[in-house]
Amino acid sequence: MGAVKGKRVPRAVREQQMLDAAVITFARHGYRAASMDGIAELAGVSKPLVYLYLHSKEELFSAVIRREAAALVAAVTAAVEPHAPADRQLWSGLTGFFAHTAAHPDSWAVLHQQARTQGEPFAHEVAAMRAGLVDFVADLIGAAARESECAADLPAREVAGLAHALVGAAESLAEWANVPPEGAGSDDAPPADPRAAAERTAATLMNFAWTGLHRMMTGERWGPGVAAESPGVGD
Amino acid sequence: MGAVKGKRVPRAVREQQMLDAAVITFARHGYRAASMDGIAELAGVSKPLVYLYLHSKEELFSAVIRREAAALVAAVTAAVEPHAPADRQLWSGLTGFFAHTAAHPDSWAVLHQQARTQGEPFAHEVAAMRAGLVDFVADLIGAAARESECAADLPAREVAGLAHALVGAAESLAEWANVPPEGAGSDDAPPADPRAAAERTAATLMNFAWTGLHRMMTGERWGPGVAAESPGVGD
Amino acid sequence: MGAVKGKRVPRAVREQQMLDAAVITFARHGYRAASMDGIAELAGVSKPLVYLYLHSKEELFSAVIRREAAALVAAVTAAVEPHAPADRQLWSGLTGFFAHTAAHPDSWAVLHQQARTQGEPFAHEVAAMRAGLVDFVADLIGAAARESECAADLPAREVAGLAHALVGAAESLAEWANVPPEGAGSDDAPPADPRAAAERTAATLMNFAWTGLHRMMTGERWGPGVAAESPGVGD
Amino acid sequence: MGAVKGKRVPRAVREQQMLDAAVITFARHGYRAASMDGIAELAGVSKPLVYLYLHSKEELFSAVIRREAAALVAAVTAAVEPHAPADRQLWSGLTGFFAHTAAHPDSWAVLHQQARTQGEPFAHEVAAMRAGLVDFVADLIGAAARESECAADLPAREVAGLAHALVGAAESLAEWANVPPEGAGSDDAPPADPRAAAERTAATLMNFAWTGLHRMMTGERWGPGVAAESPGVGD
DNA sequence: AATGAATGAGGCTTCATTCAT
DNA sequence: GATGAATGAAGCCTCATTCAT
Repeated sequence: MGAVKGKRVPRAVREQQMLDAAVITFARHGYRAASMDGIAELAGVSKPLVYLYLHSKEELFSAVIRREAAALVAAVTAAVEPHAPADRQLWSGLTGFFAHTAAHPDSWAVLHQQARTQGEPFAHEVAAMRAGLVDFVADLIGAAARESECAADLPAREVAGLAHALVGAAESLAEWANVPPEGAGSDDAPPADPRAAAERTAATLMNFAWTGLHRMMTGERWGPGVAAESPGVGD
Repeated sequence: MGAVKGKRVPRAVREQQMLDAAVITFARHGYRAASMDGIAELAGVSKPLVYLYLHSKEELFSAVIRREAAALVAAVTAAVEPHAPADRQLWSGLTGFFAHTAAHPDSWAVLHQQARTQGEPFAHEVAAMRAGLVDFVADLIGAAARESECAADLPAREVAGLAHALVGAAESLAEWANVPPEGAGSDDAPPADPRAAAERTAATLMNFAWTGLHRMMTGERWGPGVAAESPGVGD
Repeated sequence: MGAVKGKRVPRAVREQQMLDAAVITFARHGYRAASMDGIAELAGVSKPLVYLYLHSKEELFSAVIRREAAALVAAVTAAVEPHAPADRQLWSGLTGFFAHTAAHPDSWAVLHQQARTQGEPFAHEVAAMRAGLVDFVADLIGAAARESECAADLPAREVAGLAHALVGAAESLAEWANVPPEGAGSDDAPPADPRAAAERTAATLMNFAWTGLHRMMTGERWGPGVAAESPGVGD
Repeated sequence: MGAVKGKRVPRAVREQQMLDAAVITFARHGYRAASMDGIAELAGVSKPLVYLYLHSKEELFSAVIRREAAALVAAVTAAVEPHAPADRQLWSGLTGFFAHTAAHPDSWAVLHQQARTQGEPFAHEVAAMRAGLVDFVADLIGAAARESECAADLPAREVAGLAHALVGAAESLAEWANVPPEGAGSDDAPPADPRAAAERTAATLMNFAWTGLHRMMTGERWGPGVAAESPGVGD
């Protein structure tokens, strides 16, 4: 990793090096296919040291999940502007989310792809973090509904569904945004400004979802039969 | 599987039995953790027969992915109403999608969770199928834009982003919809009408996304700064 | 082992070969120090086959203990003369015991030395067998007491203690009898007649113990203080 | 152990602490399963210190064996009454033996169960100690024979066999006496007087063996065929 | 006098895969 | 068409042991 291979490193530092190596290895190979040998080698230490500090593959993976989940939540939390209107808060949080996932793709891959597909010890941990984000979004939707005059009556389960859809859309966009547009060569163009890219992706999602949410709050609904005379596409 | 253990079964049937067993096993344990022993046992045949017909674990997994991807695409394709307006087409396709994933959760788990997390031979195959769905959605968005009078100029990459967001939201909802609402007991309520549930989920997503898309096509945009005086939440 | 290294051997035969190899290896190295590699090699098979049939080191050791304990009990049981007087029955059983342990020293080492020193799954199994033998001896002592006219009243716990002492003495003699008398060269003398040796050892033990038992049944006791005027050695 | 974790302890004391910890650990887990980590932790010191003082696991085990063997021999030696008759000497030595093994069960377990089952460096050391005890017993038997008038002609090998049988019986009784009689609850009865228990066990053994020995010295023999008309049980 | 940091070696176990029938 | 018998390779984990301070 970054640090020199040198010896006699304090435990706290070594542990972080091991977790760094584990994030990369788990992200690229998956939990089962990743080997403790590979992780140790990438971390620049011997395998027994990994076991001395992290105890087992399972605990190592858990530690990785916890560290990366906490980092993601911290990034989103730090990005929201606390006193802005609800839509602006959502946008800034999404920007933090896209910026973090773009800056740490392996971390995101571990959380989103690997942890969720390995049975119960792990899926639960990342589900808890995700539930926190979904709740955060649901609260913002609720707040927006209250800010809006015509709020009325969004039932809780519908709000939850919307929040799930929005988070799912964000996750999908995060993956898509991390991939070069078309058939990009090895180093086609420098990533330009990652911050601006994150903001643009967040805006795309807000465009996609927010006005729809706003309509819903005013009581309008899309329906299969009413498409023709409603504010459907063809009007 | 269901068939009696009996012998002398024609090859085509045996292959389907093996693929059925493989879908279940891969879905529940993941590609690496699934064992050929387990699959053979679940299929009711001996391991050498699995190798005789499917050649290797890798080819078996590929065959599973291809069969299940084709089934999903077929379900969605069969569900769209060809001559309806674009929004109605999208809704009906989504309904087919949600109905199929709800009816075949293991199949969906293999495609969505397992295949995408196992390095290259497999991620590519499911990505191709997904790209097909995304293109289909993008085409509908484009069609809607053309149906709409004020269409103007949705740039291709923006359309692609929207399609990705919508597909991502659908995938997220598919997972969410397959889980009982809260703390459901063992056999709380019978699944009611699965078809109706799929239609409802599809409508939720249309509500969430479609009006936003419609706005975009008319040139309106959400923006971080304009929130206050725009059709933001608080107006 | 004895069998030709040849391949394609039926499972039952292979299992016995593996158990044979395991007896030797466990006897000479102990449970922990014995390696599954070594056992597999000695059995002339690959390690996975050992695991396929015996499942784990622990189960393998258990299987060894059960097989060898059953063989020992069978040898003793077959040796007793059912309708003889109690002392003669005991002598013939002891003869069977000494003959078996002399003929199968590794088997005896596994039971007596290794199984008893490895925590609970194993110690229990061999303790059960030993308890059976002790009970058998205790029954013979009881029978002898009943046969004797002056039997009176040997309390149960004392009988149990005597039986334990006798079995312990037999075990100790078994070990001792298997060792060449003094500094015997590699192949000093042919083992002579093993049957006769077992009978002689059994007679030694009977001499040592039986008359003492007889005295006890008549109510006589040795005591620390009465040594002088009792039938002690010095009279 | 008992000592406070404190630092700067003189070497001699530290070594005893380490040996104490090693006795316990080896007795409960066996030589191979005991880990130097566990011993060091139980001793309250770091592993390098154990190596500094005891050099290796092998030397540590040897040191344990030597210390515990010496302690057992010292206990037996101290217990014999030098100028008493041979039978009384034997009884008092046995009393010392049973008292020591009951008071230090881990020590006895290391000597009797563990050391003898770990190949050559160790089995030899404990065998030497045991040989000393056997010789001591053999000498007493010889002395008794000389004290007795009709001594005549006990051949050396027969004396050795008797001594072995007696020691084996004593060892077996030591194990048995350390176990609560039947299904004893957690704290059934306080151990009562351990000294008296040891004396009782010794008397049981003397009862069992001594009169037999006495008979032998007078030339009487038990034999398989003569059981009926001899001083057998049934007369 | 004492320890935190580190490792080479080896053991148990499992798996994908093939051969001979 | 189908299978019982068998294995090379590799992974997780632990341990006795040493070095630098």
